[in-house]
Amino acid sequence: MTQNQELATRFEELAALMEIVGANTFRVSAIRKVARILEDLDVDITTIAHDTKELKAIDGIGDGSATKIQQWCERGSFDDLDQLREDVPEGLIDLLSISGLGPKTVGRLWREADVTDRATLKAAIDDGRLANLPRMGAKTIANINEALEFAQQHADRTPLGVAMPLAESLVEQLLQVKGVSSIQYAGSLRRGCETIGDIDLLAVTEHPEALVAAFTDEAHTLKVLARGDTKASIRHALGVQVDLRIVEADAVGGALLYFTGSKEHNVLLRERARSRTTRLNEYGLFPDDGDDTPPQQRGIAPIAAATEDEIYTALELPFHPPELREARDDITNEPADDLIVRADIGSDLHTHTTASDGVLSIEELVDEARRRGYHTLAITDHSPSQPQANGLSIDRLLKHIKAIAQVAANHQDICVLAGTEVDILSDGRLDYPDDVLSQLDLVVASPHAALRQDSNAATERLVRAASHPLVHIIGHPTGRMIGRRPGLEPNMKVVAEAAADHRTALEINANPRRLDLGDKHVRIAIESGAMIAINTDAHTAEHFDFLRYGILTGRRGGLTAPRCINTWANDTLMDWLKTSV
DNA sequence: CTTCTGCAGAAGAGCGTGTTACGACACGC
Repeated sequence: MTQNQELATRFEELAALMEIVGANTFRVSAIRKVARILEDLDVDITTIAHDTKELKAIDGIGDGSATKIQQWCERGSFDDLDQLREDVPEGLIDLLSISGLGPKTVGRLWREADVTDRATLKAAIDDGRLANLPRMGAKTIANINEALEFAQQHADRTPLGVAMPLAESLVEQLLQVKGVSSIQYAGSLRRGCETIGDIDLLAVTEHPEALVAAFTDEAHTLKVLARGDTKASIRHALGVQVDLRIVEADAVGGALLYFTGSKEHNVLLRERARSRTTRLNEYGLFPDDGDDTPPQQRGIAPIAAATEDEIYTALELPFHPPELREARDDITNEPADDLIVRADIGSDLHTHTTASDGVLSIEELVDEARRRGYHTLAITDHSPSQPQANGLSIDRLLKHIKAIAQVAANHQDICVLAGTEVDILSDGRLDYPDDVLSQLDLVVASPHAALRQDSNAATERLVRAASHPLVHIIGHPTGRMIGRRPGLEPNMKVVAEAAADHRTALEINANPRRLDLGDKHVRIAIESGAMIAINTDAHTAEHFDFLRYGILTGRRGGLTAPRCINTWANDTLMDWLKTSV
């Protein structure tokens, strides 16, 4: 973990502990805000911590947080955190992640029933201690018990690659229900986050009862959590919670905006609304007449509600695509208007055949690429250091180049490039000699082993590879696997600057288990002037469809079409391949 | 805890749903 992330985690921990002991909610959210700032900060916090003025110049960091940051940099912890860690059992923080348990309840369970972690919670349920507490009825206890069991069996977040196909199939099924005129997913899924907490579906229908019934009866429903007139929630067999909200057609924009989030973006929008004597809620933007009763309940007509665009316009803000609603920039900043879209992509430059560990032949890969309308496809099998992936020896590679050339000769409508995914060894050297690499049209260089080396070594390793004159693309630069391993933690700014200097592209590997570069790295890479590639690393035909995840990640990082080499026409691409330095 | 307006003190997003006890509270987004 980088220093900034490490410290951000400490601030998150502090916020959770403060909540449990019942601190003022605004103090808690101020601490959470600092955690977010630290995560997004593009300079190493330890390098500026000594300068109190510079720290406090960051919006959201004041006296209190500056002191905490400085203490942490000096001794790896800070007073307020130490004190709360002493007072509060650490297992309680974990309980907050269990659905239905919030800070108030967890605090009570601890003070009134000696609950300190999952095990003691389970014991307190089983021996009936919980039932003795006020406001702990049979239903509440049963819900906690089920949520606890569910949490033991499932990860608390679902990978994008699982959630999106599931959401799409639910949308398709529910569209068949009589009376449904529209249904779409919102939430972190629509924003293209790499993992999803739960799936939010937003529907317009003439028969809400029928839709709620169809939704809660869905064959893969494990449990119905809520079932109202306008809202229902289920736990799906795949381990995800799915929420359905039914809204009026003329308020879809307000609802979509609200349920898409992020929460922080919503707060900014609502603050903006308030500063203009209006109020924004999930029913739209309303005039603020000082009456506390929600305006839609008093028959007040909204200023804007039907579309998101209308609401942004009424707030005199630029439209923000869902992927850019993370509150990372000033909300009045105009997002790029040429943010990359799927239709921009004309090539896939990282794919595998049966020669290494893919399941398709060269010809079959070409068919898949043609079907998607690509003008260029690069075949990039593994190098010898990946014996488990059947990496190609030099001899096999040379023969493979000829085989690729033969297939290429049979296709006039697509340019098929002979390439490699050559291993970046732990010291930054490559797994093939230069005289072999120089015979290839395209070289993707990727780290596969030694993914736990320290940050400095990782930076040097990637800089060396990015600076190699024969390397065109650094494939999945960190080697991370989401939810499984963190991968390399290089100083991405330094790597990206080297890549920019040598006109080497950094890949967004679109495999949803990787998404590597991740959105934050994409942003750093772009700010450093590096070019980006979006490749699927396809090993099967279905993998070509991973492209969408790569696009979402690119958009979250602010990637515009011209910056992405896969949007270039074939001749531009070929010029670049030949003149890389 | 931080920011902002005015230098000390206020303000900080807003709502539906479920549970429990019939108005209040906690939760989650």
